[in-house]
Amino acid sequence: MGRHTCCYKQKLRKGLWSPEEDEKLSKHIAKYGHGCWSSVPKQAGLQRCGKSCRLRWINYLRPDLKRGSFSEQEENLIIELHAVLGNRWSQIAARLPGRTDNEIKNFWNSFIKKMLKKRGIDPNTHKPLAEDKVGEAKASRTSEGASGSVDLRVPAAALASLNDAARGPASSSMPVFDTCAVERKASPMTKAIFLDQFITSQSSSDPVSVFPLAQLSFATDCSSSETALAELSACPNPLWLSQNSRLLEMNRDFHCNTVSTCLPSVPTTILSTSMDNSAQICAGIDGMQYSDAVYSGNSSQSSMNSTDTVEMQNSSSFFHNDIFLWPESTPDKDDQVQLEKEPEDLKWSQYLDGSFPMSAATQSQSQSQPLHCDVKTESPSVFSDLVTWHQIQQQLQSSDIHGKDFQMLSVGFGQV
DNA sequence: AAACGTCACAACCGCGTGCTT
DNA sequence: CAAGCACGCGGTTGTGACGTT
Repeated sequence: MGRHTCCYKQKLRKGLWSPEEDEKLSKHIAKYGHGCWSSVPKQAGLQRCGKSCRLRWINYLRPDLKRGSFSEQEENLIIELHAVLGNRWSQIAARLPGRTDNEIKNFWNSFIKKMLKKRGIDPNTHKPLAEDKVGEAKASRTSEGASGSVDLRVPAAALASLNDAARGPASSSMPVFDTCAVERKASPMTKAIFLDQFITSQSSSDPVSVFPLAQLSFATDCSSSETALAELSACPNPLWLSQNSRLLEMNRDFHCNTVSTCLPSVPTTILSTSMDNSAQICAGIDGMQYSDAVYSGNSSQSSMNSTDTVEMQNSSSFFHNDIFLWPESTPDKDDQVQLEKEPEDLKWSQYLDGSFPMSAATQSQSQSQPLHCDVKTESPSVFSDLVTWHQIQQQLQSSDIHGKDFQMLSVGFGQV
């Protein structure tokens, strides 16, 4: 299933496009639009498959394409976005007007090769080219962080780009992403990561400020984690995430050798805060700081089952797995129905572009405004009464974060 | 000048997913 | 509900330009 029919067809031209073919395709699309790509080659008089026509148009003929090499700004942005998004080239390309995913992908591949070679790493084997190079690389890494950790901070430019995309012009004063410092307490042998404090704010009326909701700190082993574990034990619903993203039940699955992230039960007032605040979940991996999801909500009502557990996701997952979608806060039957109707795997781009679909109720409430409008402080928000722990739990458990969405966290654990 | 290697870029391929029937 | 179709995405390959030996 899914195989493009044209893939089976013979006698179609392949390889480089001639200027004549380009002209035919350009004229046809300029006149009629592409419509159904499979019908384009026939209508345009081309001996190509629709897929090939689409690629040619998107990657080369589109009039809004930028030509030429990447600017330094673009290069930096790509690098930084790649740190956030991984190999999601289309998502990265969406942040670079006039650039295609293919172009960026090619650039990255060549860039990565250069970088690896520059650092004495064989781009094919990913092993050091020579021992002396290894020493250099180690020294380089050590110099990057006080404790030899890998710098996983989400660069400011990437954050700015994501912020811009998420907030839009209408609410430019509302920070959507931010970093939070993570106190490093652990050796590289960190086995448990836990939340050691929550800082909540219900009173801030400053829409600009982002207050940290949680701060992760680390323990090197069980014995040194006593304080943390004591805190965890005080939490009714400690939540653990194994390195492979498997949901762990604290009392059953936790082992000191499991690199886990703990998210103690969160007071519902944290999960649903007033729209004048933006709540931020900060999570740090191995002493690094990186940005995590930010969401906003209203604290007027919420509930949480004491037995609920939730996977703590990496920032992208937590951000783009529907947290913004829940229109109601009370997990009653109606909400169940509502939740079931909601799309579950919305794409990054939809969030970043503020174009993700909302429920009918939400849409009516927000008058179909995009995300950046929704987070405006002066308007009734889509996030009002939006989030409950129960809903988070349902959504997250129903979401598949075992794949690419887990990439950032995996990176955080250091080339898992 | 020819052979070879490297690089950048264009294009292809296979797969996943959503929509339609 | 299953099958087929179309599209989009990411990985891979092909190709031409350029540099080096």
